[in-house]
Amino acid sequence: MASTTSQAMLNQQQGLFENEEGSNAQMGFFSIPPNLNFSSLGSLKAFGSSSIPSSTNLSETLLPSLTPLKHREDHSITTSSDFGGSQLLSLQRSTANLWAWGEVSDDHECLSSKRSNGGDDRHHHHMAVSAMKMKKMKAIRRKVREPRFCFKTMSEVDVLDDGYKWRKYGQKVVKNTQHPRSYYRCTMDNCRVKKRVERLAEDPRMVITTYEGRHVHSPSHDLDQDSQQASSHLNNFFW
DNA sequence: CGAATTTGACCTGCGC
DNA sequence: GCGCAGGTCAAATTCG
Repeated sequence: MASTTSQAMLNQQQGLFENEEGSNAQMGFFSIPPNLNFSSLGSLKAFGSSSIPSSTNLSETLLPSLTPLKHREDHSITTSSDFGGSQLLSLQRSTANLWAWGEVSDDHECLSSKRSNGGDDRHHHHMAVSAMKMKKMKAIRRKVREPRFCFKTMSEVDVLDDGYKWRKYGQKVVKNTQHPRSYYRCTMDNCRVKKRVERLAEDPRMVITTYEGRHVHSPSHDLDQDSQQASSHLNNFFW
């Protein structure tokens, strides 16, 4: 059962994202082809809700910013063969390594095994969106959420270098998962962006990264120029 | 020695 | 109202 769910997740190429007005706003809808790359993702914001051409090429300038931290040190990247997969490659040279989707409901995580779900109905997520939204609309919103965006990557390391500096402030074991979820905050003053990092229960090779909020500054300056440029592309994609 | 991480306690929201 | 689970805090510990 777990494997079917996992497969459903891996095959999923559609998602919803929250637009810039935050949780009160309507959700845009997009579809992401399997060989999507970040250069096209960068234009997602401009497109709004539209499909992304499937014949896109790898962005060499952006990907270094997503290289796992420990891999950046010696530039030696483990390929997907370590995982026995042929489609999903390392981050530095990845092709179909990223999916992106947004929060689809005000109070539910894009990929959390919240409450009694146990993760079993995750692949029914989008079908449940309408019902969930209707349910939530009945409730009074208690607080305004920061815009959020999450994506998953196949990576051996949990923390991907996105160009910003993060400080870990918590870790929690989530129910029905064997891997803890880590909580990070941007170290920059006045920047309240947070991110969560967890591994997919059905496929521990997949790292789920959820960003919440917007950076009020540029990526960290200790990056080389290419990485900075790449990070700004990534930033454009998110916000 | 300062910064970053760890980790148990505490807080909050939600379902029953 | 209670219990559960996720999220955050902050003191202790580790690291560079």
